[in-house]
Amino acid sequence: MAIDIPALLQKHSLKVTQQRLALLGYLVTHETHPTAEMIHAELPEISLATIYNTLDKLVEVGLVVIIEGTADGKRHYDFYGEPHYHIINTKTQEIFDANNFDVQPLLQAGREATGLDITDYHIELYGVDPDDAK
Amino acid sequence: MAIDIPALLQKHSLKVTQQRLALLGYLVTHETHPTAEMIHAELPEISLATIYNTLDKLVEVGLVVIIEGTADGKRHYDFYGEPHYHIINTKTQEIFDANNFDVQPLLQAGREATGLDITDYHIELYGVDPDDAK
DNA sequence: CATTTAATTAGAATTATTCCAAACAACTTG
DNA sequence: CAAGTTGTTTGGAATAATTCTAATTAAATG
Repeated sequence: MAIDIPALLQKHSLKVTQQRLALLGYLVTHETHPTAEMIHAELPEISLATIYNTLDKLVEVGLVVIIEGTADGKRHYDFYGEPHYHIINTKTQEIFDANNFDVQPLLQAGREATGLDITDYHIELYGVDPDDAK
Repeated sequence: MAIDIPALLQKHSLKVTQQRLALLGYLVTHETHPTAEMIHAELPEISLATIYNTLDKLVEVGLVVIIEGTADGKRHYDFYGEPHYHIINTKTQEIFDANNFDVQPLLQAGREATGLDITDYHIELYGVDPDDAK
């Protein structure tokens, strides 16, 4: 069953526009973790300003997450259908998604350390292929 | 026992310069998580170019970590004397350090998910004061 | 279908960060 | 410890990712 993009937008009180359908649809169907510029290259009919505006909105409602800390210094974006974290190959710059970890203990630790209600988290792991000649 | 800054630099094969002593000394002794600009305001005798150069070097050798994902969109820097993670109050933008969490299971999960040797990690939790009127 | 409200757009503006090439300072070696 | 080598510092210019602006257009509502 494919993801219902219009429903996703409506669920978050976002108007269903051609641009949002195209952009969110693109993120949903691609495993890449593109920058705004990369999305614009794939969807040139959407202006770059709208790419940024739309990404901001999608991040705001939690449908998309920003990945920072990549070697290129740019923001990368990722559809956030299910909670997950990121693993970056620092040699190839590939970004992988993973969800094989229960974050609850971490969130609990954060709460205990600060007394804050933890509302969100970003986890990036950095690694290299062990087979790469050193 | 105070931290021996020259030894820290030497341990990582970095020349011990006045600028590095001042900058690393500043980070070691302050709980703030400043941007390059903020450091420059505190240490105006060091040029901004050198602030950036030095921070880059310190990050490279692992003495300092970059905190990304703050609301101001700028990079914040933190002395990385002991492994820790960050918790950001999204209302006040305060950044807290915490180390009350064993990251080994997470690193192991990352390895299992990708086959990569995990060499580093960044964890940021985001939260709000539960007492804040909603 | 008329109205309201919000989204889109091109292009200008901003600004954090990087780059540059010259001057200088730290370490090394004899 | 003098001279040399190497790496560091610097002011300022350059870059480029992102944000802003004000005018146009499209989506939702009833």
